Order: sequence, then C-alpha cells, then structure tokens
Amino acid sequence: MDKKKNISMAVIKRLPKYHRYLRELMENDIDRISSKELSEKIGFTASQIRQDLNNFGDFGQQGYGYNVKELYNEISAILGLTKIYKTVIIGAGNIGQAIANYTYFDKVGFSVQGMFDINPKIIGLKINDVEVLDIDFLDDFLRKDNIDIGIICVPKNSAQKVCDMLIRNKVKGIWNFAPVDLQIPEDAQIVVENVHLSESLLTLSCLMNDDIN
Amino acid sequence: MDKKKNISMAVIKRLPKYHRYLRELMENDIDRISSKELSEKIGFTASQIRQDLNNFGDFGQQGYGYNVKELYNEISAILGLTKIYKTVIIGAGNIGQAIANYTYFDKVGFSVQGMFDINPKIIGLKINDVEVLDIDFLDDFLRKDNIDIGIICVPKNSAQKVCDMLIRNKVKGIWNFAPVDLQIPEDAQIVVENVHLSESLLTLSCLMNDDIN
DNA sequence: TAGATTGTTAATCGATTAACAATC
DNA sequence: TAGATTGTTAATCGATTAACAATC
Repeated sequence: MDKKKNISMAVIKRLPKYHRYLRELMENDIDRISSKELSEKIGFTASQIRQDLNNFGDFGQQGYGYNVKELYNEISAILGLTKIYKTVIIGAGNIGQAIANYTYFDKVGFSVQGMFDINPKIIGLKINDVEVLDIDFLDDFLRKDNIDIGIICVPKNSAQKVCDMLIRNKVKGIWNFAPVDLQIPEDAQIVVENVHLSESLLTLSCLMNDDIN
Repeated sequence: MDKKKNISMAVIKRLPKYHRYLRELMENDIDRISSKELSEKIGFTASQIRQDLNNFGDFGQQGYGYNVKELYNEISAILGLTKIYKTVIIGAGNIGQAIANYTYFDKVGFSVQGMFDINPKIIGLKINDVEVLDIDFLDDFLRKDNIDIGIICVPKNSAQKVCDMLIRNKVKGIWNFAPVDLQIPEDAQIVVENVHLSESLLTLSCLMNDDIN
C-alpha cells in the first residue's frame, strides 16, 4: 500500500484527470476499462496510464483491464478525498464567491467554514449559506476551528499577510489565487497550490502567436 | 528574430513568470539584472534562465547581464502582448464577472467586447461597463465583431456547444474555465488554454496527503 | 485453452544542469 | 586590462514510450 513515495509532480498533475474520467465512466455505468480504451478517451498513452497507476499498486488484472469503480476509489484515496477538509475563503469578491458557490467542491469533501473580507459592503453577506465575516476575526477563527485549507482570494498586496497568518495557525494547505509567489518559511509544514489566472491567459496569447502550425 | 520555432511547452509555461518578475523589477527602477540575481528571485536556476532566453535570441550581454526594460519588451512581444485582443465572456456568473472585473487583463491588452448569459436575471446587468447580452446574440456578435478570444465560463454541459460556436466563427483562442476537455476538430486553427480549478484543488489535497516530508 | 491485457523492464526522448570558452 | 556574465555545448537526469513475458 505504501508504495506511494517519490511520486513525480508530472504524475500527480495527471491524477485529477483520471479521477474525472473515471467518475464519468461510472456515471455511464461502464464498469471495466482497459488502458487502451482509457487512453483513447483521456489522451494519455496506454503505456503511460499503466506506468502511472503502477506507482501506487497493482490495480489492474491481466486480460481484463481495470475495474472502474475500484480504480476510482483507489485514486480518490490517493488524492486524499476520503476525508472532509475544513476550508476558509479569504477575500469574498468575485473569485471567492465563485468558489463558495461551486457545489462540486463541497461534494468531494471541501467544506467552506468561513469567509472573510475587509470591505464593509461585503461583510455580512451570505454566500451559499456562509456569512462573510470581518477579516479581523480570521486569526481567532483559525485558532479555534482547526481549519485545514486557506483559500486566498485577496488582492496581491495583502496575500502574503494572509499567508503568514494561515501558516502561524497551522493550516495545512493554501490554495492561492493572488498573482504572487507566496514566501513560505523552510520549516513550515504546508503545501501551496497556485492558480495564476494571468499566467494562464499569457500562455494562451503566447500560443496564439506561435508560428507553429 | 524568427529563431522562435519548436519552443517546448515547458519553456512557454515559464514565460509569464519572467514577464511578471521583470515588470516588478521595472516598477522598482532596477534596470539591469544577471541570470544569477534573477534566479534567486524567481526560483529557476541561472542556467535554465539563460537556456530559456536563448531560445528567442541573444538578449544579454557578457559581463553585464540583461537590460530589464529591454528584456521585458522582448518577452512581452514573445507573449503576444503588443496587440489588443478582442474577447467575449460567455457565462456571466461569478467566474465570468471576476474576469470582467480584473483590470490587469485590460491593462495588458485583453479587452472585453461582450458578455453573454442565458439567465434572465443576469442579462442586462452591466459588469465593468459591459452589458450582459442574451446568449442568443452570441453567434451574430462573433460574426460581426471579429473576436479573437472566447472565454468560456458556462457550466460543463453547455461548454462544448459554446466551443463549437466559437470555432465556427473563427475565433483564434479559447480560455476555458469549464471542467471538461473540449473537443476540437483536427483542422481547426484554434488554441485552447484550460483553467481546471477542480484539478488544481485535487492536486492540493493530493500533495497534502503525500507522506513525503 | 486462446486471447487479451496487465505489470515491468529496457530504450528513447526531452528537459535540466553543469561547465567553460567567448566576450563585453 | 581584469572581472563578470553571457551563450552554448556536453553531461546528467527524469519522463515517456516501446516491448514483451507473466498471467488472468
């Protein structure tokens, strides 16, 4: 079971896609699939699929392929989706609200426990049943409520300050939407995942200008 | 100048970060930097930085380093930021509104020409001075207005339909926020960049459960 | 049993890093 | 000129693909 060590980032980045396609197969009542068939759907080579999955154990069966439901459960477990994560959203503007309203996140185990903002016009609003609190309460809230994940949706100038507070309160993960690279102390036991929208848009425009094709 | 061929995706994905750090340096009135100094800021190795930049030309000077403003301009050009892109946003929910309100995009040349939605409660709203139109007008609008980029912010079930319409109307790029992999015909001259938020979140939770550390 | 498909090793390909001559 | 730092080649490292024996 604990074959799980030294998994490369390349593999980890592909796992959510496996998860999504397997869920789709389940919804279509398909209960078995070969690496070749999956390859055609998902766009990775069959060889890569088998390599990827073998990082975690022997999930398949020769001559048969993979049991969809079983594989889905295994990958869910690898992705850490067998527990509930308590999250807070800091910054309740459009992005913060978008995340709070996205039911999928709740469905896979990410529960929004609190939302925080600095803007008096936003404080007090209820977004998907969660009231937006004054950001002054964040420190207390984190200390008391054992929050797992902080979702940073504030402007870039305040992102590091929020990050520091999250680290100080032993949050385990940060999902960062601010367009900065957060500074994390060497010894902090925390994982950061960035969503840099502007970098994504610039990638698009770069590809649009690539003379290739 | 047209050394620009066969640039790997790995390099392209790093360019926006160079762009961001160089802008920051300019804002701080720093006008020259070596690959070593930049390395310390940006977190890529000095060697990699020199390799990356050399894909596009000889931007540096032995014994001196790189001129910040010059390099910034070169990278802006490579990223295709020397022109204005006409964009439309399809789906004016939280995500669509977030993008419409993000002034940075406008600043680097992405101009929102139209927003579209199917929800009568949203149609007619003005988001950052752009009126949300009924999605029935999208086809016409695309045909007439020479739109460069379609930004898909609709739910996953309608994303492919929107995508098809964008392709039919010769849009050159798609920025896709719907959690699906869009099907693009082989012969379509179009570039797609995905922002799959759910995949990003699952990556975070996977890393949080990695026994590594 | 015969056919299918995995798990896994070996080969290939590509990306990153190291090293250093060229040169400002 | 001497020192610094690039541009670029060669070495290393890692990821992907191909191949096939194992086996269901």
